Amino acid sequence: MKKNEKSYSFFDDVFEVVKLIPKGRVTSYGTIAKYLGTKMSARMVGWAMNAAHTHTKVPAHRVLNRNGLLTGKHHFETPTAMQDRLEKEGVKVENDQVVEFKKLFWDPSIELF
DNA sequence: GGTCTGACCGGCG
DNA sequence: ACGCCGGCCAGAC
Repeated sequence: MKKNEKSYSFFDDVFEVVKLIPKGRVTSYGTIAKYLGTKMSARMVGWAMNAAHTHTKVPAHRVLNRNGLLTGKHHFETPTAMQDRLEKEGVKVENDQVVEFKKLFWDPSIELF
C-alpha cells in the first residue's frame, strides 16, 4: 500500500473527507472532488461512495449533488434510508431535496482549512 | 484486453 | 431559461 505514492487512491481521501463531515451537515460530490484536486472527476466521488458505504462506515447520506438533491438515495439499503438519516440528524429534507442546503453546506477547504 | 457505464459538474446552443 | 454534450477515473462484463 505504501509502496508508491501513486498507489494512493483518492477513494481513500473521499472516505476520510466524508467521515469528517459533521453531523447535521451536507456537502456535494463536486466540492469533495475539488478539495481533492480532481474537480472534474466528481463522478468518481460518487462511485467511491458506492464502494464506501458497502465496505466502510461512511455517511454517504451527507453527500449530495450540487443541487442538494438526494441523488444516491436509491443506492442505499432502502430508498428512504438517506432521507431518514438526514432528518434524524436534524437536516430537513423535502421532495428528496435538502432544505437550506446552502446553509448546511460543509466546505472541507473552509472547515478543515 | 477493449468497451461501457456510473450516486457528477460545467460549458455551450 | 432549458437541454444537450463532453470530460475525468475506475470498476465490471
